[in-house]
Amino acid sequence: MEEHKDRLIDTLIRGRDSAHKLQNFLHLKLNVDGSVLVKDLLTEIVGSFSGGLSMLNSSDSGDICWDPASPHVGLASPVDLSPEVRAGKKPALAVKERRGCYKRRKTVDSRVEIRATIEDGFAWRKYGQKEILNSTFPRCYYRCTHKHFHGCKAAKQVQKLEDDSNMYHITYFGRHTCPNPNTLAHHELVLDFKDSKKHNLFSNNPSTIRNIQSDPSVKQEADSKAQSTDVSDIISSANDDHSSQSIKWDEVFSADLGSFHEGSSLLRFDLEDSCASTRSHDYLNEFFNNGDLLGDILLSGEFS
DNA sequence: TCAATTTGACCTGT
DNA sequence: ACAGGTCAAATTGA
Repeated sequence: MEEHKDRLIDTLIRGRDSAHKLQNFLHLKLNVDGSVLVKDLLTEIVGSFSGGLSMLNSSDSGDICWDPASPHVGLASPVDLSPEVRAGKKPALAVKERRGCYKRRKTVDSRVEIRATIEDGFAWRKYGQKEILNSTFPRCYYRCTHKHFHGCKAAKQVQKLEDDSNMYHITYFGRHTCPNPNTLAHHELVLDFKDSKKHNLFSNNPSTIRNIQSDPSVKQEADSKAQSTDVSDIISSANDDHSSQSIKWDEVFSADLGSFHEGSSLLRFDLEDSCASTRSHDYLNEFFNNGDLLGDILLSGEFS
């Protein structure tokens, strides 16, 4: 049953992420032709997956309940507010009513790790700290920063170990249903071009790229062959121009890559932001899914 | 100004 | 009744 649920969650995550990618891919075109309906539809699809995942995660306790962190849930409606509350006072009972009830998470679907650092690549928001009986160090409570945006139910508890090892006992609950920041934060792309031909696949990609570097040996080779419109020129001008160290994908990919190298060459892109990284990833995915070009470019980096 | 953290109160499970 | 998990107002910091 638990395995069944895991597979269902994985399937939902894949579906949602695919919808996200489609949404990102269509973003530019939507702006161009104003296909708002498609955009709304995609937003709804992504929302449906996220909502489903949230319900699945919250159903660990046996019932699908409301999200206690939701800004409006659990609050008395304006009509229900007492005069004291409306006046800004805080009567003792109002607090009780406002907080309502919440379910404690169960230890099922939890995993324990002993680590030297509490950093794990995800963005956590601390929501509580508690002194624990017979423990020197307090226990800290964290939930995913993207809880509200993505309905991510992941949470963790961190407590420093009693011994002098400076290690932390970390208990994780639930799983992240938000996009993995490890992927988003990976701002560097390394492209290995092999027998690349001139193409304009990325001509619509709006991502900007900074600090582009090429493999030194290849750059030298490229310099000797460089033509006025090839990639090395674009890279050089981007790196030389300190006032605007960014170029566009289309500038790179519409250049004559063939003159840049023969055999193999490397391009390293330090992307300006995680958003650009995500979009680049999406476009490169499309690139690799194109059978004609498959194998032309070897991509390295943390992309799934 | 806004987001993150702190911290005391509230709430639940045992 | 108590320990510990969660909430949310107050505080802090960028």
